[in-house]
Amino acid sequence: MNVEMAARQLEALGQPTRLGLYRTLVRAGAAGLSVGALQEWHGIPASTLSHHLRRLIDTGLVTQERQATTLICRAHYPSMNALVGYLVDECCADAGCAVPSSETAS
Amino acid sequence: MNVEMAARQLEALGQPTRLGLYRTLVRAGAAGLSVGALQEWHGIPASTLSHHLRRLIDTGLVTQERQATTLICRAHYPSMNALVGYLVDECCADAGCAVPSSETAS
DNA sequence: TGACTTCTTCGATATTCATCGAAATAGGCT
DNA sequence: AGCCTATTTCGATGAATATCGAAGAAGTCA
Repeated sequence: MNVEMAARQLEALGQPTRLGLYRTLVRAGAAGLSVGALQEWHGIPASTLSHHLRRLIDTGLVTQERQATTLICRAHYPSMNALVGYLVDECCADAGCAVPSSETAS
Repeated sequence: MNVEMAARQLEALGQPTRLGLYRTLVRAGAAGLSVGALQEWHGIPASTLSHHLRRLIDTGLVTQERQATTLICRAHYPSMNALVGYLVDECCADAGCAVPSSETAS
């Protein structure tokens, strides 16, 4: 995980619609959700949805699997874990960021 | 922390220049860095830097403190912790995402 | 094959973003 | 006051983004 990749994933999640989609997929769990189900759930046009899903898939945050004519989408947890790990790592790298919630009493 | 705020912070970090700036500030630790130091370190025009810093400050990820004529910037760890907490929370909310630290052993 | 379902790609448009130099502001020193 | 340093705001421009309907693939089933 480098800065470029992390930025791409953060940007992908940094959009209310996409973050909402990802949230829905996470809550759907291992079963995942079809594109159509996501569309119905969020009430957005299919083309817009497809555009956003593409972004999430390109960054590895979401995976797709075909089941007959429907495409099942699933949140890809390892990617999210790597991203969170990167953020935490950066946050606690050199700084003594034990975060005792008492240091930054501004 | 709601979806809107999380998306705003993620979007702020989802830009290579800004993520790099934040990274630098995190590594600077509690001492922080002046805007001028950041400018010299990253080699970007002052106006561009100011624009990006504004974004980070507006989302609460970075704080500024005046010291004479210079402005000291510091990473605001609680904000990052809240953001990471939100992501982890969403990830582990309903899904059985226990993530026993054996899946992505970085 | 032909029809049907599901999803993506194709334009097209309005909005936002990143970038920069020049000018303006904030604060302090002599 | 006058000057100097440090930083922001202004104005402008090119690029990227979000959005949508219509048309095009991909796949399945009768």
